[in-house]
Order: sequence, then C-alpha cells, then structure tokens
Amino acid sequence: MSENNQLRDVFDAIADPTRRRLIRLLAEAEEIPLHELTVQFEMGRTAVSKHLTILKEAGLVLDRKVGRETRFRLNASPLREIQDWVAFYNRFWSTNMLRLNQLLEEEEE
Amino acid sequence: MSENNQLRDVFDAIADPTRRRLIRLLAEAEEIPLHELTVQFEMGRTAVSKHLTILKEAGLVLDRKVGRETRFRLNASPLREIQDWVAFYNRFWSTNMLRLNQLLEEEEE
DNA sequence: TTGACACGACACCATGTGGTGTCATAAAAT
DNA sequence: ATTTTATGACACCACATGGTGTCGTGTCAA
Repeated sequence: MSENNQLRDVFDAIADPTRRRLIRLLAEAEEIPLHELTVQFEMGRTAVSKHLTILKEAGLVLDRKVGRETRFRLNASPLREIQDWVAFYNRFWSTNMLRLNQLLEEEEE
Repeated sequence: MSENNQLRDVFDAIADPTRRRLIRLLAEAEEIPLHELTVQFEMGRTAVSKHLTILKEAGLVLDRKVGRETRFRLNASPLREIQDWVAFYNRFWSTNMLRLNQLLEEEEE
C-alpha cells in the first residue's frame, strides 16, 4: 500500500536544480542506471549519487540492483503534496488580484 | 508591467517551512507588519526578516514602509512556475502508474 | 523632550549542503 | 585468471543557510 516513509521534505528535495533535472530524466525513461545518469551532468558520480539518495529519502525515486549496476526509476506520487499546496494559492494570482496589486502600488506613489 | 526580478529561485524560496508559513499568513491578510509576523514564530525578529528578504528576492512578497513599520503582502504569481512544473508530472501518479509500480515491485521479489 | 517602539544593518556562529577524491568490493568482460 | 566496470562508503572541504545578539536611527506616544 505504498507507505510514504518521508524522511525528507519533498519541498526540500525539489529545491535543487540538479535534482529537478534528475526527475525529468527519470520521467523520460523507465529505468536508468547511475552511470548513465552521471554522464548527463558535469559533476562526479558521487555527487549524483548523493542527489539520488535525497530523492529516495523524499520517496521520489526507487532503485534496484541489477548485476553490478543500480537502476533508478521515478515515483512521482509525492509530488501530489506540492500540487495540493500550490493549488491553494491559485486564486491569488487571478486577473483580479493583479489589478488589485497594481492599484495598491499606484496608491503608494 | 510587473517585471519578475527573480534574484532567487522560487523552488528554493518555498523549500523552507518557515517561509511557507509566512506565505500562508500573508495569504490570510492584506498587509502585515514585521513585528506582527514575528510574534507568530519562535524565533527572533532578525530571522523572520531574513526569511522575508528571501521571499522578496523570489518575488513572492512585496513590502512598503508605513510610519515606523514595514508592512508585507503576498504576491503569489511566481508560484505559477511551481504549478506549471508539477503539472507536467501529473500523469505520472495516475492509477495506471501506481499499478505499474506495484507490478515492478512484485517482480523484484 | 523624553522614552518606547519598529526596524535595518551588522558581526557572529553552528550546522547543513553540494561538491571532491580515494578505497574496497562485487560483477562482467577479456 | 586478470582486468575493467559500477558502485557504496568514507573522509574531506568551501560555502550557504538559519539562527543569534547588538547598535544606531527614525517614528510615535506621553
């Protein structure tokens, strides 16, 4: 039943651009081993591995060993928390709100 | 016309729980001065002020001086970037994907 | 005019973060 | 059997982050 062992805040996990690129890469493929992911970046294998660990801690990534390689795949469901959070503020950037902010700014001058 | 001077990554700005609480507080009121925001937290005024500075750098907050106080208000529109980003991954946590992940996990055992 | 209040600007500090390099080991290829 | 590959586990380092306290100044109230 897909327990969410969230050792790490999802907001924190997606804050880093490298980790967002990892998520994107994993979204475009079924499974990718660490060494294939590493060549996509300009940093060492250890650094990429650390980022993947953080994504794992947030539940965004699953891994399994196949032979001598470790293959990673995306588990996007924790992102629902982000979507729910941002959806709440949806109404605050409607056209009406933009007009209101403009009026308040004019008022200041 | 509301230039987005984004000195700071919005993903980074919302990564901190204190800053998300600030956003929530500002969403529930028109304008709130720093000292009123400060009493809501268990940290000093300087710390809250720093968080607000980061939110300002991300364009999520506007401020203006009124007398001796500095009043802050929310500008939610940069959150659209978050919504657009997360919307892309929407299809990855559909029911079908959950079933697929379950099947892959069973396969591993 | 005196005092309290709200704030910005610092200096400061412990800890976290994002990177590096190295070493040992298991698996695959030769 | 030997060598190459892929990885995990470390130790290490520079710098960012999230907090503190203090000082000076403008503003409001008594």
